[in-house]
Amino acid sequence: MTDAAKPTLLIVDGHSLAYRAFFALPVDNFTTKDGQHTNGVYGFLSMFVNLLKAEKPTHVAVAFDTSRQSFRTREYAEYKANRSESPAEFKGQIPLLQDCLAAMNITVLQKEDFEADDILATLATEGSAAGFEVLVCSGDRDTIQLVNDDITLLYPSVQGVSQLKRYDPAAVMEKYGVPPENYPDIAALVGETSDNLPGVPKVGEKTAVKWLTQYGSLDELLERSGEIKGVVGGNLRDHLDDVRRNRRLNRLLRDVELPVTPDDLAVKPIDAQAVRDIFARLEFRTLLPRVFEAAGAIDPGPGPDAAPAVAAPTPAQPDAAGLTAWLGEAEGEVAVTVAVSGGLPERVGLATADAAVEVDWTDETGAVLSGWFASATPKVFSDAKPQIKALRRAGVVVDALVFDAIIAGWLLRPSFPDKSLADLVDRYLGEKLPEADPSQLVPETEGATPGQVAWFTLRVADALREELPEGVASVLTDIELPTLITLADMELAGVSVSHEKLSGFSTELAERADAIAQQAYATIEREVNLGSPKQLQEVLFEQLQLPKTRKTKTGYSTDAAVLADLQESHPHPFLDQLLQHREATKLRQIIESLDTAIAADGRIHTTYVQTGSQTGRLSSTDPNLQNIPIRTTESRRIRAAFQVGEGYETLLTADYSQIEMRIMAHLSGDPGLIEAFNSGEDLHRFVGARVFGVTPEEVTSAMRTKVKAMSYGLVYGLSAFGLSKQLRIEQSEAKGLMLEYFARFGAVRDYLRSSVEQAKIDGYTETIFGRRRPFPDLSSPNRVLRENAERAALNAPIQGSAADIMKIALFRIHAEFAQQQLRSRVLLQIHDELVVEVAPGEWDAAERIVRERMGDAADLSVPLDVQIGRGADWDEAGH
DNA sequence: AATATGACGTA
DNA sequence: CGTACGTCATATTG
Repeated sequence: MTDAAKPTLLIVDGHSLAYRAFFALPVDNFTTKDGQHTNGVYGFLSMFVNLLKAEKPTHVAVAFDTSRQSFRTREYAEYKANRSESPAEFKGQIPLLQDCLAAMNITVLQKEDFEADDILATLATEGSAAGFEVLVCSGDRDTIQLVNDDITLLYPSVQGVSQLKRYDPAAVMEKYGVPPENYPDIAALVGETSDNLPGVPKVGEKTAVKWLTQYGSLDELLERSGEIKGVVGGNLRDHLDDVRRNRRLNRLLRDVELPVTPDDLAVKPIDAQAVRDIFARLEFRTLLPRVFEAAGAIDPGPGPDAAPAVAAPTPAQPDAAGLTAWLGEAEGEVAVTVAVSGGLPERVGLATADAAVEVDWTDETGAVLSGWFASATPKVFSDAKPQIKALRRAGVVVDALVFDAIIAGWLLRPSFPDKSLADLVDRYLGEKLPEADPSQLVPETEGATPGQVAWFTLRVADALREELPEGVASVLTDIELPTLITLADMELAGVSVSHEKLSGFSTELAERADAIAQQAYATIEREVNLGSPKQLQEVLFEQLQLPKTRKTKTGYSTDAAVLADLQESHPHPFLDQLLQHREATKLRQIIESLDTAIAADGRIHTTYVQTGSQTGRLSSTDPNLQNIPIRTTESRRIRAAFQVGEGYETLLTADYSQIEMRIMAHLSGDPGLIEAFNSGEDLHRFVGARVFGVTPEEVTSAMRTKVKAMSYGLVYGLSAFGLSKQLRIEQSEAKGLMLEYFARFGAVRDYLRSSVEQAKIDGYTETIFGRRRPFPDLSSPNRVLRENAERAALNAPIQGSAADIMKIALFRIHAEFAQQQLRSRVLLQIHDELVVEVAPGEWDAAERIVRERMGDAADLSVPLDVQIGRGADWDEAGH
């Protein structure tokens, strides 16, 4: 835990890190068109930007060596003399890097006769004395001696500059067996080849640590070196002077005279234009936004073209009484921005059309706001969910959420969702959010203060409302916003997952994957990376001479379907081994990622991305809990790890059966399909009987499989080609099947055709509830684009309506649980399935609510069938 | 280091 | 030549 109140001083050894970056990145790929190499600069800045973002230092400096000459070379001419001349490609990069840092307004330090590490040591010592939390970032091991309770070393790992290992005193102790201040003693004994400092022959870290522990100090050890027996004892006595010299040279100077003190290193705003200029010269493109982001600045764009920033009102900062008064007088909608820190509200900004205020979240203001949030005053947010979660953690209930700008933006343009308020301000107001307060490296909000952000939110909301068609507006109000509140609670609740069940299985799978890999290597008589499609292509199509398969962008496919095909036409043991290996490693990966996602409360808290799809579905990330395996016996063991949590009685799963087919029956009005669903007969048996002209009892399983594939395929715009492929039947048979199907269920075909036609006219599709999705490509002259758009347009109203229905059921269940004061709660949504954690004694009530609210979420011309399962874990409760 | 790709898990 | 997603490992690119 870092002490938030302490300023953080970050000091970096520019030379050593740029040098590492230089070797980590291929120089060929980092060359400007006039031949300047930039890999060291790029690598350094990339790492540096990540560092700023992750550590949020308040004070920063980068130190460089001046030359190879220093007081150390004067004392010992051979110091670092073995180092080969640094490559010419690298040398020129240091001044460029320094130019970049200057543009970023980062203090660059170097001093004749001293090494960068001495500057680091001096600043670290001064900073620590001045009450800073100090972070030293260097690739030189000598800096380990600086580590103490206030000074942490960030040391690049072997992999490269991306991974920095944190050394605090405990980490040093663990790695080297001595406290940081004694590390130079070890180094002196062992020697440092890279510095051309020979140590005692035959003495490595182990021996050095042993001696030091035994004798207590280096001086004592050297004093009593006579006591040490054997060859190493002799070696030590022969090299006493070397050791003393090493120790003198590896001691970093902590009192170098510098033109600055740590206080002078406070982070300053970057010079945006200068950064843009030099990055343009170095041809860095992707780095630019990262630098701006890390610096807490919004890229204002290329000067003259940039829209003028509209001055936001300076928010007043009332006390609790003033806040109460302000809220009492506020009329109409109020925009709200909650700055969140550590998951809790930190500062709240509020805005009406002509005024803004902001307050820190304290006991007093929190009490006032708590009452206000629960009031009926209409509230407007931008990206409300994380803010509402923070408020919930603080025990606050939010009522009357009437608008979320991010969600509204997504409803208008689901294919290019604007990710931030800044995007929306840009698009719908043609303005830029004001630049961030430069004293904050990464501000909580969009670069403006919470009150200003709220003010922009309100204006953007007005602009968005202008654009929203009535039907889409009601999707926002009646579906998305109640869903948002529900999702916040689901994410906070999380789902209990057993680490014990997962970890044993993971080991088992790792061993199995290993064994299969060994067999596979034996089969092909060499070792390849089975996870590399590229290497597999070599094995399959060159070594084994198997026939070439489906083309991909970079070669030929090796996916599971292709391998299964190959196995049939050209059986080979390797194919099966590969498939088995894939299965085992895939499962293991999933288990690993789940395991690491288990929070301290023993539960996994996914994040639902409400704007994550183009159809209206949710998506789930960090981790994705909507793609937990289910198909194989093996994978069901993963589901079994999802279990009922403590204090609860059982899990309930509820899923819609064939909801998309039912929606298609409703939308098409096809009498046959409607009858199928109303008959109570198994859908595919009923349809099979019609298609094949037999009685339902006469439908064989082969027939059922075929019509089932056909029915599901319809929803996706399946072709005869695709159907034949999937069912492994002749294309002519597939075509016949489709003809027969449509002959019996003609309205389905008519509906699908006309819905795409209508979409071509309107330019968008619409769900039952009025959610729209634009399809500009429907009129594209490019056939591939157009036909892709046609299939997506065919699917969108169906998948989208199903998503709408599930959302409606979801928030109604959530509301009714609360209204009935049940403790039971919905945990997960997997598109057509819900997972509910049922509290003791509440099964009957919960089951009834889930069944009823899912069943009556929409009034279709066919019933919505809901399957309910019950069990102690997800596998048991599933069906 | 970031991005693209192939593969594969779900509905 | 079947829709909608997210994640992983590997390969490629800047």
